[in-house]
Amino acid sequence: MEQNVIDASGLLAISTRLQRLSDQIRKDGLLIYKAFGIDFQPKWFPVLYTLYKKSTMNVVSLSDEIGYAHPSTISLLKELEKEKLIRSKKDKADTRKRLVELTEKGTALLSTMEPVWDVIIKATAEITNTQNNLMKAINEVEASLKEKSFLERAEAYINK
Amino acid sequence: MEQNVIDASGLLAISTRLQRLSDQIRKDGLLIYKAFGIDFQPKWFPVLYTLYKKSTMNVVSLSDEIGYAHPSTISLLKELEKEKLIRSKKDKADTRKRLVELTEKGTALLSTMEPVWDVIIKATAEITNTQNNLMKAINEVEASLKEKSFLERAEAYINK
DNA sequence: CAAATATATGTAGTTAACTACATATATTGC
DNA sequence: GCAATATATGTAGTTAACTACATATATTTG
Repeated sequence: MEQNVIDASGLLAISTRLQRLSDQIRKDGLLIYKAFGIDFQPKWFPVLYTLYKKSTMNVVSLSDEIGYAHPSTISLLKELEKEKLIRSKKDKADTRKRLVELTEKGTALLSTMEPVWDVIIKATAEITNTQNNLMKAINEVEASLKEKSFLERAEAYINK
Repeated sequence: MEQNVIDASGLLAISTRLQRLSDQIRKDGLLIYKAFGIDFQPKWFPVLYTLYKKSTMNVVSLSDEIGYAHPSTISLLKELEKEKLIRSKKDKADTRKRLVELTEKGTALLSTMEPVWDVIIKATAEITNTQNNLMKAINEVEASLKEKSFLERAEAYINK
């Protein structure tokens, strides 16, 4: 979206540009893994990474952790199970729960990915450590939204 | 996504948080229009706003302007045509082109929306003018990506 | 000036998220 | 301790973007 749109409709414009930036970064991430000869689907990453760190989780906790609705997680888990990267078992203490974990194949994949993360972190830092640091800016905006929502702020202007 | 995920996988984490922030902002935008008694679908905004500013455009230029693939634009245009908010005619100079414009109803809708933009801009400024200004950060990151891509930067670390 | 290429629009099918609903098990509180 | 409520998982269907392909018209080039 071009400059004049941004000016007059800041809200949507920010949203659109954030989205685009996010897409760009995601695509580049995939390319980096490819450059290392690691072929995997980026959409798997949040689940795999979380299981790598936490060993075992049930579906809802995993969904909360990665920030997806649980049906999305379930469908990712189905794929990952087909790929034999994860497996699941019943929680004996609470039989409603399905505990998910990486298989040996899954752990092995994540081990080959681990060295790439350092490169990614460095390149990310390089790009985002500009005068107005993007990560900090996001943190600050999230904090200011938590303090007082967009709608509340807008309403303050309306009632004037 | 939580802190430990962010630390180790900065790239995806930023992407996810940008996406979430973007969603949040979009949803709030809808609520503000609702507070003004204007009922419309936010996904229509980019097309309507662009046509409001530029009067008449063909499908591909419009798509480029709003940053969507053209089939997405076409499907939005279909909806908007059904709502009688836009109409289209053939370009006489180049009959391949379909020129799209707002109807009177469309122009009227955008006129009622215009006063809201000011409120949105002010509230957006309030939220994003923190120590690390989000808009400026986005601009800077976009500029630094343009100068040297993520992949190139990452490759510099790989070849060491 | 006709053949090859490029551009504009449109259709079909895919994808990856979502919400709403259904069911099973656990927990809470009268 | 059982009825009501809450939680965990799963399924079905929707949505809004996408890519790949098809066709029509314009433009370029040998």
